Amino acid sequence: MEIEQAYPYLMERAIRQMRMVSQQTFLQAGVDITVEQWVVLYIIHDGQGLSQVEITEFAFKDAPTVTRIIDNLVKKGWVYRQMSSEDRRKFEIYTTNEGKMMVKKLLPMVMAIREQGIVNISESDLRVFKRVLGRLIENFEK
Amino acid sequence: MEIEQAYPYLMERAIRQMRMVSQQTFLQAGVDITVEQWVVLYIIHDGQGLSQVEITEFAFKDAPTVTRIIDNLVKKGWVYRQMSSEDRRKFEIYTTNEGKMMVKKLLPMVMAIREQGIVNISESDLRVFKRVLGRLIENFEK
DNA sequence: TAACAATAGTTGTCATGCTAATTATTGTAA
DNA sequence: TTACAATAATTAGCATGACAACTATTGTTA
Repeated sequence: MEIEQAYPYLMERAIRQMRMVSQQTFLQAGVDITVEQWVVLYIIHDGQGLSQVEITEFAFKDAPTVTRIIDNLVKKGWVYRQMSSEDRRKFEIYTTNEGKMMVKKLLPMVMAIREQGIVNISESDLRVFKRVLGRLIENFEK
Repeated sequence: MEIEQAYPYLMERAIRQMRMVSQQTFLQAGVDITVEQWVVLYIIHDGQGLSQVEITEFAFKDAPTVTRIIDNLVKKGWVYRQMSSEDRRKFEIYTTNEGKMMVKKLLPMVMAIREQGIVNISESDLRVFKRVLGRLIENFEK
């Protein structure tokens, strides 16, 4: 089928498979976390005190999605909201100690998966790959 | 933020933006269809008489998702299920005339979006891009 | 042939993604 | 200062994606 050669199809498929591998890895490590929760947890961990809007921008997700993911991270005890003192519409989001431990535990796995993906791909091909991705993003920006 | 340079992040972002552009295009054309519905409709149109399992494989989606997308396509009158005569567990899925018209209307738009994405990307870079995607898919297969 | 395994499709549950609408707060301009 | 616009976050509704459980049918094997 012709669609299987189209680049959007290949991208969807690669992403989906990577997501499945990640999810399986988290499961086998006995950690109950989704890939999306991981992404947001990592951003919060890296940013400490970001507002939800800022997290929204980094994660490239929309506000309602980020609200709910943070709700779930709070339920799991990995993250907490603190009312901003300057702007009462805002929260500052931080990781708890458990959240930090979770990042420390999962980050090596995530890095390993990322490496697994690019096995047998040359440095120069990877550079081209990233450049094309950047161009695609630009081309769809307007 | 370091995560923004990682290839999985760039891939997610490129896909998401492309999806948004597609959705906007469909909306402006006055067609009420999601990108996922488009993918499945196109596969059905191209395959005529495929079973849902086969569609599942082509679309790289899972069975419940395909069931529900087909439900929606049936509701919109673009597709119908016909019980298979050899195997009563199966349906054969076909496009209606309206479905065919819809494909004829949308396909040029989809192709144009695909072209828009790769503007200013050389032939050779695009070849490398696809090769890397194929390798990624392989690397995450096991 | 009878019991069991495998397959095709559906349904339910939960999480995510998108859109629109809502609340609370802050910024701005007459 | 008051009225209005903009911003931050939430809520609700719908579609999709992943997973588990289920029904109906077909295949296989003792």
